[in-house]
Amino acid sequence: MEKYIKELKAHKLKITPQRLDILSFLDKNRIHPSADEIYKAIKINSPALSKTTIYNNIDVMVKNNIIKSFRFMDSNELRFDYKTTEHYHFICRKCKSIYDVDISLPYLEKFEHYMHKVEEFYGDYKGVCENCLNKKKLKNK
Amino acid sequence: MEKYIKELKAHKLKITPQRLDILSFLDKNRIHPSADEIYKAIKINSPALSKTTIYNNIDVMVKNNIIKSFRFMDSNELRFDYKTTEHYHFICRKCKSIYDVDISLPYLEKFEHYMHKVEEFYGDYKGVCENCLNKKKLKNK
DNA sequence: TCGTAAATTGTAACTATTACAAAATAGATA
DNA sequence: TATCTATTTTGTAATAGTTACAATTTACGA
Repeated sequence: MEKYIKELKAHKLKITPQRLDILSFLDKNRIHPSADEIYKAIKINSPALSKTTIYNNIDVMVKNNIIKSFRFMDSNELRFDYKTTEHYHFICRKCKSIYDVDISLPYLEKFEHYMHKVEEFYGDYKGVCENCLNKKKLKNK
Repeated sequence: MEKYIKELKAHKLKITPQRLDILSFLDKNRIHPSADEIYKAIKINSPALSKTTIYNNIDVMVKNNIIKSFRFMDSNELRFDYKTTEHYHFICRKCKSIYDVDISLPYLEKFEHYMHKVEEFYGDYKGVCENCLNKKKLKNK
């Protein structure tokens, strides 16, 4: 908990139970949750929680680079990650698993050729994951 | 126009003026428009057009791979492209220009290492584009 | 402990999209 | 070519995700 307080203080943000709940939830549940999922999870133990609080805080924490927001290419809801290194997501269309794919540096280098200065990037990939591919192979035997 | 008719027929879709309008607009305006932008543009010459028609047809054409849909990482609206090769987008945070970045093959190869079968991919990049970087250099001189 | 700026809450509004039913139409068939 | 029917179009209403706003509460520096 101390770690989240430090993080908030470093950005001159007030320490509120709601903010600590959100940070703790995101840190302990690396499941790329939506705002609604965060809301529902925290509301269980803090029934007075308002959804606006979730949105407000998510917003301020994203702006302060404490957490990251992104969306999957075929979804209309934002999703959130506790501060992580840059990565892509691979989504299996069969089992819906989400794999984090660390892919940062080589891609950024590639972009230098375009002479644009890349500051942020985001990507996601869809297909069939290793597990599902193997299941299919077994069936075919 | 003949080309759009062929395209629709190839997928056993009925030829309607609305569909031809959408295809023609997307083909001639490579501006990654949103559903609303497509709607407004076509409605000028076809005032009876309904927004539902846009959504219905966009949907059916995406499913038939006639057009592509995607969204920018920080936007909540879908955007559409006339059939193109796979590419990423680079968005300049200063001038808001969108650059198409052809980046397909090397990345897919890279993914083979993960043993997942990649079928679709999507990515976008944000930063400062070449033009805006050059402008800044001139100013500093 | 107090005062104030900031945070929280609940409600209402807004935007993008989807659901649905009635009317219109494309295009196959006679 | 006229007719028939499944498909498409339209308009309206509903929904999901998010944002705006005003009243109340709270964090925290003085």
